[in-house]
Amino acid sequence: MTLQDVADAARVSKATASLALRANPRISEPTRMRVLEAVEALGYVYNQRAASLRTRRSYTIGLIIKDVSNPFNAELTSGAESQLAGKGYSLLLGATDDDMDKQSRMITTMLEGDVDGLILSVVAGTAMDSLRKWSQFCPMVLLNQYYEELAVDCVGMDDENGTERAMEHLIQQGHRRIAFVGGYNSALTRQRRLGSYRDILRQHHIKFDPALCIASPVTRRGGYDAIQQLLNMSLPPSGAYCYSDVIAFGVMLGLRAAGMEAGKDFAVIGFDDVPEATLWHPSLTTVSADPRGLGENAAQLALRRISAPDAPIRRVIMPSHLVLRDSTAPPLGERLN
Amino acid sequence: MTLQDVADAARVSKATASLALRANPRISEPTRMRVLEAVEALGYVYNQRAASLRTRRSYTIGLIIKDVSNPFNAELTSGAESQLAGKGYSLLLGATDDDMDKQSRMITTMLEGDVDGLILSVVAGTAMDSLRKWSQFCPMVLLNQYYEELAVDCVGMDDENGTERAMEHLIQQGHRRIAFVGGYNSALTRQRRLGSYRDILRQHHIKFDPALCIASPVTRRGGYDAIQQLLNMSLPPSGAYCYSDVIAFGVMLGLRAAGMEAGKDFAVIGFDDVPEATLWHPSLTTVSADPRGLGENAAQLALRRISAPDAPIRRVIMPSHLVLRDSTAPPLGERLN
DNA sequence: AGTGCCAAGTTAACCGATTCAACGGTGTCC
DNA sequence: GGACACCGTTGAATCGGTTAACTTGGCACT
Repeated sequence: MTLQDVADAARVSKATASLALRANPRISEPTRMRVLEAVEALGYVYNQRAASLRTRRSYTIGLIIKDVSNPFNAELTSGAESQLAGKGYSLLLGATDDDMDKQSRMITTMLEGDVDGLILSVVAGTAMDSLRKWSQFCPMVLLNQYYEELAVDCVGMDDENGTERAMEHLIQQGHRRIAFVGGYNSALTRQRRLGSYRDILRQHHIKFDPALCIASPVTRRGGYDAIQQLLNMSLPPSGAYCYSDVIAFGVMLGLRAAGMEAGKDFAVIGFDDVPEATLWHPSLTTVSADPRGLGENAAQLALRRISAPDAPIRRVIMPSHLVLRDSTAPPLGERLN
Repeated sequence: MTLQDVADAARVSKATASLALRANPRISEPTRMRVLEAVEALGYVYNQRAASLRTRRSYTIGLIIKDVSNPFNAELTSGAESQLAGKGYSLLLGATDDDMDKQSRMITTMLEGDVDGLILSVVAGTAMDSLRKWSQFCPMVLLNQYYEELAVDCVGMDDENGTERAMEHLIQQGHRRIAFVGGYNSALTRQRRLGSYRDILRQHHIKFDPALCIASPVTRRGGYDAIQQLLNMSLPPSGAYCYSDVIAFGVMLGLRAAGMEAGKDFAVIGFDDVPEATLWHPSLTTVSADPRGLGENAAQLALRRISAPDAPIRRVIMPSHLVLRDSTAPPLGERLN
């Protein structure tokens, strides 16, 4: 079934059929109806790929994240998808598992698939040159990553402000030994948060203790294992600022496995504010970063650059703020006073 | 940059360049090298879409699920993706949010995008005619759904056996009032599990109480709300068989919010065995259904049908078994004896 | 020398849409 | 009545690859 068949059935030319389908005003209403009826009768399915050859528009955007199972990414994906679907675009999804080779292969596949744009959560340690190269082939939006030297749009969250709010809260509650849990330091995002973490400690004249910084995979399991390690220290922390909600959930589970309870025996703060955060018991105090909004913004930036390739570079920083819930409390010692 | 440019640079014809890129033995090694060098020098990117016009292969498979944020689906997606990527296919992902219109639009988009196959987790209440129509346009694999009248491959889990194991376990522990929590009954999967649930009750001469069956969205929130409702009954249940792990997590959170603890004051069993299930405290007793394997199988079935359109229909039922962990315990009254 | 064959490459049609220049027909205006 | 604008439609080129069929030169064998 091709457009030619439809045209034949409607007794018009292929060109007319094409214009009719796209409601071009130059085609008269009766003719258009004939074409539409033929489409219906034949069960014709439009071939977007064939069209894209000519129009140079594939109406497909690639989204490359590290891990589908992190609810943060699930939300982000869902946000991007909803924006794109509304504009007639579809999403080609890829997960890299934070593996550089996989990322390379995936991007190549997507470029070959002729995506109109690429939204990319860069795997840590990716060479700037690779990014520059890829960004030449199609509009690219970077997630949570920002390179001064690279002229691409990006959208991220306000790591500094979020970290500041979270740490101030813990310190105000009286915590002095505060762990920084989760993520790998090759991620720029983590470097920024860790940097702010150290800044705040310094401002409050608290000595930075590297033993309190635990790197881990960004999974519940990662947080679970990290807190075990922390609790086994001779001088364990009384609270933890976690790299992400997923980590925080793991920490809370780990605490419980050790017979402790977040918000009672230990303070836990996350980052992201995924929907699940309100549901936990205790509910999770966390830095709200609106993952959905992040996805929406990324999609919009991509669409904007597709329609206006020469628009000025935009770097969107989503505001972040602390959402106080029940997983934080003053340290035990403090409360005994 | 097109293949023509590459051919010009390598001083061969377009055809030769095409063949060389695909390592056709009719092209001599020196010539092939010239072409490869030209590709490198020009930064040529292969255009899969253009090729697919002729080859009638897009090397793209559509996966349509209801909800990205359910870890079951995340695992399933990841399983499918890994199978496909290995064979040079990429995944076009869509989420329907269990909305029929969205499902329709999404499938249309995918068919227009000329996917080679479709893996579909059908939205409840979808008309058989629609499915039949869609399945005419490209190979289709149904997830957890099975229609006698429809000649399509499908892959599901053994709902009956899983339910049986779970219920037998609860009954053996002494539970008599066992809730069935979560999901909407329009889903075939739920109907099957609910059917088995009733069968087992009957076999054990336990009266079926419809008030103990709570329908809900398949989210943590769904389980959370449902258990509240159950605990407020005049004669509340002592245990719950949950439609999925996500529901079970919600139930456990709801229990805790009510000052109760799964595995102590209440028995909870889930279905799926997502990675998170081992991590919870108490860890979740659940019917293991290998979501990754489900995704892998679905992808394999799709690929198989693409390469052998006339192969006999296959309906794969993944075995399920009960994984005993800590969220189940005899009812309180029982233990007092 | 003539024949057959092979290896290596080229030509041109083709996939299914879009798009632009051109076309015939009709109505308008001077 | 002829020039002109306008309208709806169409033929043909085009997008970037693939592939069947054909060409060409070289070598071997008789």
